[in-house]
Amino acid sequence: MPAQYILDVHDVARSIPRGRVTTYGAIASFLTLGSARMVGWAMNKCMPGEDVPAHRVLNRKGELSGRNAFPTPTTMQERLEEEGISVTDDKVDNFKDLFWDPIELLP
DNA sequence: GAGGTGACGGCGG
DNA sequence: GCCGCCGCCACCT
Repeated sequence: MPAQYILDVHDVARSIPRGRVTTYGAIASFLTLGSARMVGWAMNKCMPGEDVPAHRVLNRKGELSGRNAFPTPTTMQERLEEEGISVTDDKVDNFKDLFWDPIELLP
C-alpha cells in the first residue's frame, strides 16, 4: 500500500488544469513535504491506472526533466503538445504564463 | 549500519 | 542569466 503523501502528490497532479503546468517545488511547498525530490520520487512511483498527468509537472526551469521515466522519451512532449503546450528543446514555451500554482486550489 | 543516488530547489558568485 | 555548492529525504546497494 502506497504511503499517504504519494497519494497526495498524485492527487495534486490530477488537479492541474488541462493546458497548464506546474513544478515539483510548487507541489512540495503546497504539501509541505520539505523536499522537491520527494515529489519527483513520488511521481516515479505512480502506478498505471492512477491516471496521473505527470507530464504537466516540470522542474523549476520548465524543462521536461522526467521524460526518461515515460515509455518513450518523447511521450511527455507529445502529451503536452496534445494539450496545446508547445515544447522546444525539452523545454515548455511561455512557461511563465502556463505555470499553475497548486495554491489556487485553496479559497 | 554507512554511503551513494535522484522526475529538485535556493542561494551566492 | 548561467554555474556551482549545499540542503533535502526516501530508497537502494
